[in-house]
Amino acid sequence: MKEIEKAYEPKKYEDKIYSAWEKSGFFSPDKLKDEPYSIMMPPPNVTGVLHLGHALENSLMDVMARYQRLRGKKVLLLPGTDHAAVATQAKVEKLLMEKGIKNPRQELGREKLLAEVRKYAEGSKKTILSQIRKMGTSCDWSRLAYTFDEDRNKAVNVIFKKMYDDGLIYRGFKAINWSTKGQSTLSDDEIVYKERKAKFYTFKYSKDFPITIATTRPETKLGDTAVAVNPKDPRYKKYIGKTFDIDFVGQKLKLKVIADRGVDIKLGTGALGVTPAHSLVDYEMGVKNDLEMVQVIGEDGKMTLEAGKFAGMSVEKAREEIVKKLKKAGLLKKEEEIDQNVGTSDRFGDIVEVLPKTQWFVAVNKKIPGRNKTLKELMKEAVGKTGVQITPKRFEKIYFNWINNLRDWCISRQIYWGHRIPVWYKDDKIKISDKSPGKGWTQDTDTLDTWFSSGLWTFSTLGWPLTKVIFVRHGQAEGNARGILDGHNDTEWNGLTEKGTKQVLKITGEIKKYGAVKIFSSPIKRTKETAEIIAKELGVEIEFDERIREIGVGKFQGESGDGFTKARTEFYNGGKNGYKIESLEDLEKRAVSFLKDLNKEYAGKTVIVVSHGDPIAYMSGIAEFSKKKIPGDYPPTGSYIIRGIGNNGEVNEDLEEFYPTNWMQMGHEILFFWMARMILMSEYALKEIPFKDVYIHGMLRDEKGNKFSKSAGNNIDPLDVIKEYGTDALRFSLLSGVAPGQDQRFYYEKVTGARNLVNKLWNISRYIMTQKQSSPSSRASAKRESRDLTLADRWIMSKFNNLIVGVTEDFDNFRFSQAGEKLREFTWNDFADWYLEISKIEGGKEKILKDILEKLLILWHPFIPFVTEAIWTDILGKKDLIVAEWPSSFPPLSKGRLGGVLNDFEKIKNIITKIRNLRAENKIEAGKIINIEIISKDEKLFKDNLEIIEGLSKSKTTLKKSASATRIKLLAEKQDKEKNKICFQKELEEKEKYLAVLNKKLSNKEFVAKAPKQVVDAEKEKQKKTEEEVKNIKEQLKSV
RNA sequence: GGACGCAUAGCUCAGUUGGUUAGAGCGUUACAUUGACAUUGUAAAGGUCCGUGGUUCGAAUCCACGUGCGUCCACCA
Repeated sequence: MKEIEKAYEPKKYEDKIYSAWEKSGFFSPDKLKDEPYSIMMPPPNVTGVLHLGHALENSLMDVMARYQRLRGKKVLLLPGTDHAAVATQAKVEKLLMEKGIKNPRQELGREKLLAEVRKYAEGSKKTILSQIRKMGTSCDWSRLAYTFDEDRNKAVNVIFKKMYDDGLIYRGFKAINWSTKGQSTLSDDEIVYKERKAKFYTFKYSKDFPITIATTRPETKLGDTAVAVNPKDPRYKKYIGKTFDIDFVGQKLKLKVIADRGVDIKLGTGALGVTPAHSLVDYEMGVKNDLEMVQVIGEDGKMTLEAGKFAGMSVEKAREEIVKKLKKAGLLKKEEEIDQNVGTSDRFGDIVEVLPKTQWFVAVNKKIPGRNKTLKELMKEAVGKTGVQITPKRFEKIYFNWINNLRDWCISRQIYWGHRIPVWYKDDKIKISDKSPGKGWTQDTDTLDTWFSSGLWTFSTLGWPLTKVIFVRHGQAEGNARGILDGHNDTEWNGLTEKGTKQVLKITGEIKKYGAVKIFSSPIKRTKETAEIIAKELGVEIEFDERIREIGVGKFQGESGDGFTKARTEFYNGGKNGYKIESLEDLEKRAVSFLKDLNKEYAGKTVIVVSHGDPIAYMSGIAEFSKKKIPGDYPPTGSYIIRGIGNNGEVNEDLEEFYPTNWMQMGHEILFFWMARMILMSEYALKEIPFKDVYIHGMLRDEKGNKFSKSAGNNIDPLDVIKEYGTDALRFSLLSGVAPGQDQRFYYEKVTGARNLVNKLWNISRYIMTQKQSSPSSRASAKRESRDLTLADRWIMSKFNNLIVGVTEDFDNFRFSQAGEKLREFTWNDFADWYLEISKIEGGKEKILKDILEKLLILWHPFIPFVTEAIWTDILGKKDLIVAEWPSSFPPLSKGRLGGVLNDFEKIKNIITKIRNLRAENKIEAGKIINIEIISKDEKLFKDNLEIIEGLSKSKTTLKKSASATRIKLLAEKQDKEKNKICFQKELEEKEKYLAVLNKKLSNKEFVAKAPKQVVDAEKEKQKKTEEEVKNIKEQLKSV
C-alpha cells in the first residue's frame, strides 16, 4: 500500500474527484434505476457570484440528492441559473453609470444595452456554474437550464397564451407601483418598506368644505376625487353621497363623499381624501364607487399638467408649496411627526410612486374556465394536508396569510432584460404570438416580471410544454394476417380485418380519457380506416400527413418471409444495394420534421398519431435505432404507446417520470416571490403541485448575527473558505447545529471543527487500513481471533445498528443537523475513542473494523462527499461510493440481547472512567500502572473484560465478588486522602439528592396510579440502582 | 394593527409526539503526547432552560399573561 498522508488534503482530491464523478455518469438519472427522485435547484441569479447562502443551498440539495441516490433512487438534481430580469439590468446599468454612461437606456438603446447585460450575465453564469461544481453538487449537467433560454422562452409564451385565452391575463389601465429611478412598474412583492419620519398634516381642503382630513402626502390631494368616511360615523353620515366643488390651494376639485367600511373612525379625523390614481387602496375604492382618476404625478416623478400651477415641480417641492399655502389660508389644523413605512423599490432603491398606467396583469380572483376555481383558490388548496408539505410547518400560515392579501399580479415591466411580452398590435387589433403575425404588426415593448418565468421552473426544465402523443398502430390488416410485407403503397390486402376493427374500437375506448384534440394519420388505407374509426368515436378531426406513412419497401412490397428480413436489412443499410428502399435516415428526416411541427402547434395538448410499425417504433423511441440493428420491438397492430414529444421532436419522458418533483429547499425570504408562483403556475398548467415537500432554511448571518451584504462589507466568498478548509468542512459546518427555518450564524470556529472531524475520519480509515494484520499488545488476543465476538464487538455493532436506523430516520424527516450530530458522536466517541482503542488491546478485529468503516463512509457520504470518496477509492481501493448500497442494519444481533449488551458495556466504560478519574484526582503520572481492587456483584462481567479495563485505565486489577454494587480501591498508592474524601462526599451528595427526588416521585400515589407502567418501572429501577450506589459510596468513604 | 419566530452553559446552538440527574461544538481548567490523528488523548468545572401564573401524576417542551430581541404581512389615510 502506498503512503497515505497524515492529514487529509482537500485540495489534492476535490477537483479530481468531481470530474471522476461527472465521468461516471451517476449524476444523471439516466444511468440509474428504480424509483425516480427529483430536486430542482433554485436557479441562482446571474447578478454576480455565489455567496455563502448559495453554499448552504447547494449543501442542502446535495445532501438530499446523495442520500436518495444511496438509497437506490433514480435521482435527478437539475441545475440552472436565473436571468433575474430587473436585478441583472439594474446591476449592469449601475456598472455602466459608474463607467460614465449617465443614462444607459437612452444612450445605448435597447439592443446595445441588452448586449451589455447579456455579456455580463454570461460571465456571471460561467462563474456560478463553476462554483456549484466546487461545492460538490451532484447535479445532472446534461439537463442544465436557464430561465432565459429558448426552451424556457417557449414555455413562457405558451403559458402566456393559455392564460390570455382563459381570460386570466388581461391588459388594464390601473394604478400600479412605479419606480421613477428604474422607469418601470413593480409587483407588490418587489416593494421593501422602510421606516422613516414623516409629517402628518391635518387640514381642510377649503373653507367651505365641511370635512377635515389628514395625510402625509398633501401633493397627491390635487388628484383627489372623493373623501371617504366610515358609514357608521355620525359626524359625517349626512354628507355621504354628496358632491362638492371646491377650491384646494387654487386647484378645482370635485369631491364626492363616499362611505367605506375600511375607514377607521378613530384614526386621524376619521375621514380621508381618496386619490384613486396614486394609491392602490384608493384605486380599489375608486373602482367600487366609480370615481375618476386624476393623475397628478408623472412617470418622471414630477407633478403633471393636471396639477395646475404645481406642474413640473418635484413631489417634495409641491408638498412644501401646498403646505405653505394651507398655512397661509389658515386651513392647516395640525402638523405632527409620525413614523411611517414608505415603500421603496427592492432593486432601484427609490421611493415607489403609485400611478395609473396600462399594464398586463394576472387575475387571481377570476374563475378559470372549466375549473370553476380562481388561481387564488388553487394556490390555497395546493398547500397543506394532501398537497405541498412545508417544513417547518409554521410557514404554511405565513403563506396563507399572503394569499389572502394577494391582488392581481402586474407582470409587465418596462425594462429590456427579460422575456418580451408575446403580444402584437396592429391598429386596434391584438394578437398573442411568439413571432410577428405579419406586416404592420408591432410587438409590445415590455418584458415580463422575472418571477413569471421562475414560476415555471419546476416543469419548464423537464421539457414542458410537451405534446402528449398517443401513437396508434393501425389495426390488423389483410396483409398483417397473411404475413405479407406492406410498404407505403395501397394494395388490395390493405384494409382492416374484422379483428383489426375490433382492436381499434377497443383502444379507442381506452384512449378516450386523454382528451386528444386532433388525430394525425398516415394516408395509407389501413391507417386511414383506423383513424376514421377513432375520429368517429371521439368526434375529433383527422389530418393526413405523408410524413408518418410506412416506409417504402421498394421491390419487397408484397413479399413475405425471406423478403421481409431482406427489406429490414436494407432499410438499415440505407438502401445501398439498389433496391430503392427507404432508409432509416429518410424516415428520421420526415418523422422528426413532423414531430417538430406537432410540438410547435400542439405544445401542452394531446394528439393521436395513427401510423405504422416502423415509424412508430422510431418516433416513440421503443427501438434502439442508433445501434442500427433491426429492432425487435414493434408495437403490435391495434396497440398504442403514449409519449411526450419535446421541442426538438424528441421523446421526453422526464415530465412523466419526475413530476411532481419530490423535494425543494429555499430560503423563507423567497416564499412569496417564488414558491407561491411555482404553485400557481404548476396548478394552473399541469393541475399538479410542483413539489411534494418544501424545506425552508434560515438566512445565513455573520458571526455577530448581521446580515451579509455588500454595503456592510462582511461578505464571505465560499471559495475562500473551501480553499482553506475544504468543501466537506464548509458543507458540514453549514448543515450542523441548525434548525429548519431558523437563521444561522457563520463563524470560522465551526468550520475548523468540521475540518477536524473530516480529518479524524481520514485518520480512522488510515489506521484501520494500514494496521498490520493483528498486532496484539497482550497475551490473550492471539487466541481470540477465532473466538466469538467480545462484549465490545457486540456493543459497537449494536451502537452502529442504532446509528443506521437513527440517521436514516433523520434523513427521511429532513433532520440533517441531527443526522450529522449522530454520525459525529458515533464516529468520534464510540468508534474512535472507545472501540478503536479496545481493538488495540483485544486484537483480531480487522474484519469488523473494516465492515463498519465501509458502511460508515456510506452514511457520511451525503454530508462530506469528497473525503469519503477519497477514502473509499484511495484507501479502501473500492469503486462507486456514490451509488453504494445504503446499509439497512448491522449486523444481525437479536433484539433481546441488545439492551443487555449496551448496559453491560456502559458498566465497563464507567469503571474505566472512574479509574481514570481516580488517577487524575491523585495526580498519578500518566504512564504508571496502578494497582486497583474492584469489589462488585458484576465481578464476572469485569473478569471477562479485564483486559480492556486494565489496558484502558493502565492498571493491574484484582476482582472481588460482593453482593452490593461496584467499589473501587486504589491499592498501595499514597493517596490524597482529603481530596478523595471531598470527591466522594460530593458524589454522595449528588446521589442522595437524586435519590430523594426519586423517592418523592415514587411515594406520590397519583404518579404511581396515573403514569404509564413503563415509566413507573423505569423510575423504580433507577431508585434501586441509586440506593445501591449511595450505600456503596458510603462504604468507600469509610475506607478512605 | 395582525401574524410569526427567538430567549437553554462564557460563546454559537441542538433538544421530533410532555416522562434525562437538560445535551453538543467551541472556549476554560488540570494532566498527557515521537507509531492513526496536536486538525490528538484523558479527566474536570460550568445551567433558576427569560419572568409570572395555569393545565398535568409529571413542563425546557402545552396554555395564558408579561419583558427583551428579531422577522413577515397589512386598506399604517
